[in-house]
Amino acid sequence: MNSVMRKRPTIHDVARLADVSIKTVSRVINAEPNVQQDTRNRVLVAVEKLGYSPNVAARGLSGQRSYAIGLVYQDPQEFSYIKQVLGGALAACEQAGYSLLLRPITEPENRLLDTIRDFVRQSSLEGIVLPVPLADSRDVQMLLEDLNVPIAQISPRDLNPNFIQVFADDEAASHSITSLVLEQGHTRVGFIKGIDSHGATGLRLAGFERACREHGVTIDGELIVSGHFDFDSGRLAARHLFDQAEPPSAIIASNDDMAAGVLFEARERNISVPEEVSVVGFDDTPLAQRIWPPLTTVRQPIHQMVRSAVDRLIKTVGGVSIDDGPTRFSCDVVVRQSTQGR
Amino acid sequence: MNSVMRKRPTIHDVARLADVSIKTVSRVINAEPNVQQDTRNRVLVAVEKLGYSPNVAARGLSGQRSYAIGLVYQDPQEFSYIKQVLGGALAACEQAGYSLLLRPITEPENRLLDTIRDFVRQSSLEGIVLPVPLADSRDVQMLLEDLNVPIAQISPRDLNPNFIQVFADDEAASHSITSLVLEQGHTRVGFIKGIDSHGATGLRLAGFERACREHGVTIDGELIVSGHFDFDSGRLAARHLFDQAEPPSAIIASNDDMAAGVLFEARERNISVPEEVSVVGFDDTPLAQRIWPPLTTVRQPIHQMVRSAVDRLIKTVGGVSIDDGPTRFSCDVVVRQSTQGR
DNA sequence: TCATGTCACTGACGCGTGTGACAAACCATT
DNA sequence: AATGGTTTGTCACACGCGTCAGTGACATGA
Repeated sequence: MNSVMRKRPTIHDVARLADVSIKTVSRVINAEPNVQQDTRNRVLVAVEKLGYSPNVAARGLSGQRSYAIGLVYQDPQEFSYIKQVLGGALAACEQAGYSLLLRPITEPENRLLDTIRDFVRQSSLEGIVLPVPLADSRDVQMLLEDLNVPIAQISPRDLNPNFIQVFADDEAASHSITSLVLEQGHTRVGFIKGIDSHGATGLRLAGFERACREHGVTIDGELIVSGHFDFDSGRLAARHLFDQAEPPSAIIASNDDMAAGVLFEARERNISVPEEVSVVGFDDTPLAQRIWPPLTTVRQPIHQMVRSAVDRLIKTVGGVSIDDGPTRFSCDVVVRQSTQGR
Repeated sequence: MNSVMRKRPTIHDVARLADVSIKTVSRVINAEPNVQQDTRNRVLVAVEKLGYSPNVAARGLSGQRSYAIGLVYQDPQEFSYIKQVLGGALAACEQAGYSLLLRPITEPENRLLDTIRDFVRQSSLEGIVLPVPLADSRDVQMLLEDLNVPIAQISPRDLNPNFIQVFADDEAASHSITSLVLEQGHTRVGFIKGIDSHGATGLRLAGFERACREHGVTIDGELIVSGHFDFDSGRLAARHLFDQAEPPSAIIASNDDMAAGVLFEARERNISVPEEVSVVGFDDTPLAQRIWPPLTTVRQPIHQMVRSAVDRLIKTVGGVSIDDGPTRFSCDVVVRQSTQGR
C-alpha cells in the first residue's frame, strides 16, 4: 500500500478553495438561483480542480432523499425486451444523477408484494418502474400507492391519467403490419394472441381486425388462437393453425418469440416459409434476424418510451409537477424475408 | 393525500421498543459478539415488529462505506450472457445487503476510462465486476488499482492469484464437445475461433486440438478460422469454410451466435444441417433452442460463477481476507439436433 | 431621511448511524 | 474477598450535505 491515500474532496474543500461558504457551493451544485456569475464561476473552477462530486449518502441523509429508483421485472426467457427497458431507464437515471436498482422477480406470486415492499424499504426508493406484466397488477399498484411511491408504467393495460404511463401504438402497428400482409394477397390470415391481461394483446388484435375489415377480409374465429408470448406457446398455436382443414397462408404472431415457434413448427412439418406460409412477429428482437428466414416484424421504440417515462418519474419525485398524461409512441414495420405475396 | 404518513423507523425506535440502548441494537444488527441471547431476541422481535432496516445512507455516511458495487459491461447484441452475469451478481449483492449499480459501455474506447472513473467516484463504489472483454483491459485494471477499488474478473485471459477471478473450464468443455463430434465419425472438422484477446478463445481452441490429437485426427489449419463472437462473423466464417475444396462435415463455433450464423449461411446455400454438416455452438443461449435445428452446445454455469466471484468481492471489501485464488467451473455438453454421425 | 424589499451570502444545526472510550453491573472462578 | 471476564449502557463525536434563520449590502420609493 504505497499509493497515496487521497481522500475524496468534500463540499468544504471546494468552499475553501473558492473562498465562499459551503452553502454557496451547494447552491451552485444544485443550480439554485441567486448566485452571482463570477462567484458561480469560481466555484465551478474549484469543483473541476478538485474533481469534486457530492457524496450521495450524505445528500440523501440530509435531504431525506435517496436519489434511487427501482426497476422491478419478471425475468423472462427472452430478455431483449427487458434489456431495452433497462437501457432506457439507465439513460434517464444517469442524466438526472439518480441510481437505478434492479429487482428481478422469480418467486411465486404470493411473495411478490413482500418482495416489492422490502425492495422499496431497504433502498428507500423514490419511484418504481413497472414494465408489463407487473404494471397491470392491481395489488402492486395499491401497495405502492400505500407506500407513497410513484410509479411509471410501461405499456399497462388500463389508461390512467393520474399515473405516469407510456405506450406503443400497438393498434396502429398491428394495423400496419396486417395491412402489409393483406396487400400481398393473403386472405386467410392466422393471428396468435398474447396473454389476455397484457394491454397490447387486445390492441394488437384490434389493429388486426380493423385492417381485415378495411380490406374486406372476413375474420375467421378459428384463425385467432391464444398464446403466452413464449416460444413454446407459439409452436402450440402454430400446430393448431396448421392442423385446420383450411390452414392460413399467413400467420401474425403477437411477438417474435412466438413467431419463432411458428417457424420452428413449420420447419418440423416441412412447410416452407415464406413460400407456403408467411410469418410475422412483433418487437424486432435480435432473434428476428438470426432465425431463418429473418422475420418481418414491428419495432417498438422501447428505449425511448422508457426513457421518457423515467424522465417524468424523476421530475415527479423531484417535486416538479407534470401534466403530460399517458404518451403513445409509434412503431416501425421492419420487412424481412418471412413474408411474401401469393 | 389522506393516507397516514408513516415515517421510517430508526434505530432509536427499535431501542425504545426493545428497552435497550441503541448501542445494543447496533451490536445485534451488525452481529457483534457479547450480547446475551435473550437481549438479542428482544431486539430482533422489535426489528421485526417495526419492519426496521438500517438507513443505508446514514450507515454509509458514518462508516465511510457505500455498500455498492458496480457492474461494467459492454452492451452486446446477444444479451443473454450479460443477463446471467447480472443475475448472479444481483443474487450475491442482495444476500449481502449490497446494491448493484450498472454501467453499460457503448462509448468509444477512449472515453472508457473516464466513464469508469466517474462511475466509481459518483457512486463511491467499493468494488467492480468486470466480465469479458473488459476484464482483460490492462488500462482498466490499472485505473481501478489506482482508485483502490477491488475487482472481480469474469473469465479473464490472464491468471492472476492477486485478483478475484472465475473461469469456466473452457479447455475441458471444448475437448468434450469436440470428442463428441469426432466420435460420431467426423474427420474434417471446422473450428471458428472467437476474438483473440478473449481468454476463452485460446482455451477452446486448445481443447479442440487436444481432442483431435487424442482421436488421431490431423488438424488442418485451413479449417480453423477467426470470428468475433457475433452472428455476422459466424456467417462470414461459414462462407469461408463452405467455399473450400474439401469443406468440413462438422463445424464447431466458439459461441452460439456464431453458430447461428453458420446455420443461416448453410440455409442460404441449401446445405442441410445436420445431414450434410453438423454444427455446434457454445454457451447455450435461448437462441440455441429457437433456431432450427436446435443447437448442440455447451452450457457454462455463468450464474454460479459470477455469484461466487461477487461473494468473494464483497468479502474482500468487507475486510475479510480470502485465499481461494482463481476458481474454475466445469461445463455441461447439451446435445440437441444440430449434430449427427456420418 | 427612513422604511421596505431584494439579493448574495453565511453558519449553526440536524439527518441516522457507527465508533470508541468509559463505567456500571453482573457473573464465575480462584 | 479478590480477580477478571462478560454484558450492557452512556456519551460525545464524526460523516457530508441540505435547511433555514439570519446578516449585510444595496436599491427603490415615499
